[in-house]
Amino acid sequence: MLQVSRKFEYGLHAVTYLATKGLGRVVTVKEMADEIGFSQEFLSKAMQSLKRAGIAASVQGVKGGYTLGKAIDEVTVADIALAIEGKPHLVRCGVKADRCEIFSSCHHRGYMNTLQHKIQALLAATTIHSLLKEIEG
Amino acid sequence: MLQVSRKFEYGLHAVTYLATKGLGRVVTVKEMADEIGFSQEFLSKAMQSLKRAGIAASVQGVKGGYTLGKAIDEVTVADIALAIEGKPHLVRCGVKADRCEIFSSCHHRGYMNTLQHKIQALLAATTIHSLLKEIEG
DNA sequence: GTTTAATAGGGTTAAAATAGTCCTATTTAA
DNA sequence: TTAAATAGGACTATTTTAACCCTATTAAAC
Ligand code: SF4
Ligand code: SF4
Repeated sequence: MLQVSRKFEYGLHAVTYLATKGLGRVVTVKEMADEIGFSQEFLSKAMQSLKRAGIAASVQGVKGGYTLGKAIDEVTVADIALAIEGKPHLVRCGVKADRCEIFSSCHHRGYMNTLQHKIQALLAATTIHSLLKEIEG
Repeated sequence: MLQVSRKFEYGLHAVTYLATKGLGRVVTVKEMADEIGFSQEFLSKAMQSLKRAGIAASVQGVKGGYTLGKAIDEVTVADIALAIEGKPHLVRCGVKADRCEIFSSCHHRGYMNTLQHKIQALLAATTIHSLLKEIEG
């Protein structure tokens, strides 16, 4: 259906939330979940993914939480998608060739792959910085 | 995961198959399924969707089957996606607002919608005609 | 007219992906 | 030492996608 996952949207909202709070401010998952309106448990998973990708940084222990891990003009929507959903696979053969029964005779692969790259380029064209400008401006 | 459905790929392959056979030639689902390598039953559903959208035309009864319903430069990949998967919804609120618990406070909707339109434009930029040229050429 | 090969389509089941929950360990400020 | 947070494994539920089954309808061929 070509729809983004909820987890991705959780992550994107979380990052823009962190961004409005500034680089220094440490924010707990609880605060974000309350403010944005998400399930705390699930958002927590998204944050862990973002942390692994270096997009968010974490502080453990009491008074801990999350901060941005990079400058907002160095993180694109594509980076967030990659962190949360893993490498994009517009077609199932992208995951593994044997996921498609007609792999060896398929003539669409080339087109599908360039299509995927174009979609990725669209996501990569928006940084968190420009997204915030678009939202606020 | 931003992946196209199998049904969509079935449909796209079927249309390009019909296109190589020319506008006049009537082709059965059985032939297409055998030639392309798909499940006959499932491809049949895809063809029914394509027919409803006017992309394919059907002939019933013995010696029946499917033909292209439009010229190959008048059908785009986006048309096929629309016929088979219905209206695109990059975000769940596109289906229905109450599918998203933070709909009223979400600031990403505008961006997500323009993103969806850009993706659609990518799909709409390729006609079956140009797809065939890309494949063969 | 009867048979036969095809589309049309409803309804059900199976499989896979996504979403959400639960529980425990670890970290660190107070 | 306690408490508040992240880290993450494991499990369950829900939703979506894929596949299958069965009957009706259509129309050519005989
Ligand atoms: S049909 Fe072609 S492009 Fe699609 S999954 Fe199979 S091999 Fe890949
Ligand atoms: S988070 Fe925003 S864009 Fe995404 S589904 Fe909810 S309302 Fe729509």
